[in-house]
Amino acid sequence: MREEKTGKRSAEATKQKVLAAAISRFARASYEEVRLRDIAADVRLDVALVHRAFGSKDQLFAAVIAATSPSELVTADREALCAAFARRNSTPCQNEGLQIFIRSLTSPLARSALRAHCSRDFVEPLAARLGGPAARQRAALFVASTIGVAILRDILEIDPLCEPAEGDCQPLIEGLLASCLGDDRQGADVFAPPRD
Amino acid sequence: MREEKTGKRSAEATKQKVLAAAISRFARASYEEVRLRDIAADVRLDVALVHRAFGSKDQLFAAVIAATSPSELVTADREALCAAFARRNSTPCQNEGLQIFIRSLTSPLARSALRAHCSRDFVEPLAARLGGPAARQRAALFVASTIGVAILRDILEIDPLCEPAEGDCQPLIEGLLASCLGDDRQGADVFAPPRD
DNA sequence: TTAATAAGTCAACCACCGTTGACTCCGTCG
DNA sequence: CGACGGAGTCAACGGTGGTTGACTTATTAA
Repeated sequence: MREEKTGKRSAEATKQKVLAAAISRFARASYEEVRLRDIAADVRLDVALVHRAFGSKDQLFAAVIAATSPSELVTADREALCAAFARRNSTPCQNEGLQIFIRSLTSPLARSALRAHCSRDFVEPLAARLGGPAARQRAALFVASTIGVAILRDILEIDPLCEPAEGDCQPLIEGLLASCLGDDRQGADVFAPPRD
Repeated sequence: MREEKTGKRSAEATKQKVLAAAISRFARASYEEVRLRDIAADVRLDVALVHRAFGSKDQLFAAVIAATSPSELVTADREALCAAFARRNSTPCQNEGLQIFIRSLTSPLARSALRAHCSRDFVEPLAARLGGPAARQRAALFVASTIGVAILRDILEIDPLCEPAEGDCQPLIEGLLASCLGDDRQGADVFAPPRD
């Protein structure tokens, strides 16, 4: 076994560089927009090398998805969760995963990977943490709201969610997300199980 | 002037047929997925004719956007608004516009048209109807939630929002949307102005 | 009836981009 | 030192799909 040796001409190192470049690209453009040639150029390599490292564009994208799984979702507590999602451009890795997610939503090639990703890595773990009745529904609504807000704010850049001037909308967003989770501390316990 | 005469070989009639076919296609697939050749085949015409009728794919898409403007948004009352958005596959025209919207979110060619559409036809009219403080923010959040739910349910088809079995999630969705609008009848008046 | 205009058709062009295969060069092993 | 294997390079292939132009056909005006 002669692995991690050379330093130069290491397949593994190249693969990592390509992956990093791919993550950056996919976070800023859609699946179709991202060209393998651009990714290769980012790391001063040839397209064919990208291909040999990951097999195909699909498989590279799958690797990107796998590498940007939102670990915060299953570890952070509820307030941190809301705050992280609501804050714009916060927690780069987390947001990068979200950006990749929404930017490739409509790509047929990426859709199946995203469906599995969304369900397995977003909704289900969150539902498990939430517990209570309709946990999966509430988790799904949380994710849905998160994605919706991110789309209007980061993709379409709709004014009311971008301008910090006209009243800070952070509290509104946090309240919205909290209402999905059933957090009564926000006074928006719409979905929380009725407690006596 | 010899307009609207022939019945056969009418440019206007052809344009309408093409537009209808395009709307149907764009509602079911993304901008890139939709091929002009398919649209032409739907109405038994040649691709070149589609091109001559609308100039380019971009312009055809713009016409589609313009033709599917959600008139309900500015006419219906609040409950109808929530119900319409929450109901799956309801109000075909309305939902068709929403489908077109989300299916082409990530297309660079469609993005500017969609940004204007979202702001001018969705958020601003709704904000005008809502009134009160942070009306535009609340309107934007309503639209964001709507889009998020539609994406998870209609595009990704995430289980918890699709299965009718595991507890009907209609009330949850309606509650979520109502909370954006600041409807205190839902007991979720998070965003409503504090009243004394 | 015939000429002219516009609708409709056919076929090709062109750019783009993922993909592939042959080739070169570096580093290690025998 | 020489040979082998894998990293890196180059150029081309092939399909797709928007776009274009020349041609054909039908409708209407003269």
